[in-house]
Amino acid sequence: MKKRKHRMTKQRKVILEVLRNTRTHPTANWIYEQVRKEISNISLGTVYRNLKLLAEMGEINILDFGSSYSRFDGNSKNHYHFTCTECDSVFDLEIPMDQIIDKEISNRTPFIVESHRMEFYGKCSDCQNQM
Amino acid sequence: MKKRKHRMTKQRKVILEVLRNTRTHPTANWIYEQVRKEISNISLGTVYRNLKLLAEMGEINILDFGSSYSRFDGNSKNHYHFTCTECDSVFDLEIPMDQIIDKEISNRTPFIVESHRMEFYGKCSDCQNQM
DNA sequence: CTATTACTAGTAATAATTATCGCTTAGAAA
DNA sequence: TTTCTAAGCGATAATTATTACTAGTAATAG
Repeated sequence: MKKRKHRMTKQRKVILEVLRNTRTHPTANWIYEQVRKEISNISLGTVYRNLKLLAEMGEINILDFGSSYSRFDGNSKNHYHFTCTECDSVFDLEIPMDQIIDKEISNRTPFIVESHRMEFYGKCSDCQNQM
Repeated sequence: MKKRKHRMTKQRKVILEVLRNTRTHPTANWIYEQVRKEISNISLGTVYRNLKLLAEMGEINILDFGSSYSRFDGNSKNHYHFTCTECDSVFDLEIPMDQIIDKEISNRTPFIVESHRMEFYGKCSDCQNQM
């Protein structure tokens, strides 16, 4: 809803360039080190700020678990989860794990897949009603 | 490979009980608060230590992204990832996103699913060769 | 060119998690 | 039961990824 003007600063441009020119999925610190080769006095805070902005702009993706702290699950057998993007609640899903897909990926790639995790995101019942 | 003797202390028992008796997926701090009702002087460090141990013992699951820092991806369109459990490298997978599954989950649950993420885990080529 | 305000570098603050340490205790063996 | 010892404990300090703050800088509209 808020319209925000974005400037294309040298810092932002170089950060995006670094990220576009690698096929790895680097950490903020790695990006910082690379960008320093171009802009030696850039600040790590600037890197974080721009990564966040670029993600909001839809230019890049941040791979984390969303929230900053771990969640613990008393159910030790593998199962899928649904996370509400509104209230951050996590629910178990009753649908069965797809075991076959691991083998399929193993066959189609040079990787040996041992397991997978699937996380669904959306709105839970409570948050749907409050809209 | 290392055989470790595990004792069933009161602290560990209560932590596991708390976690087994909830269907939420609590944070370490929430668990700490609950356990304090039983053992008022328990330390938060004890909670963390036991959660980690219980996970190693296969009693519970930790829901996080594995590593402690975020990874950033210059590719903004959704796709699946493979993470090597040996060297922590993250690779893009070329298999197409399954869009249909979101609707299926929406139909079968009270949730509105807007997106999902699937993460595969195993051994990458390099790490397979080093064994 | 000038005014506005997003942005930056540098640094301090925050917060989740882990490490340390001296004391305690679960559990095996005597 | 008593003894023994390493696993575990509480308290606290340390670590570390990330965010907040601030005074100065610079991108862009007019």
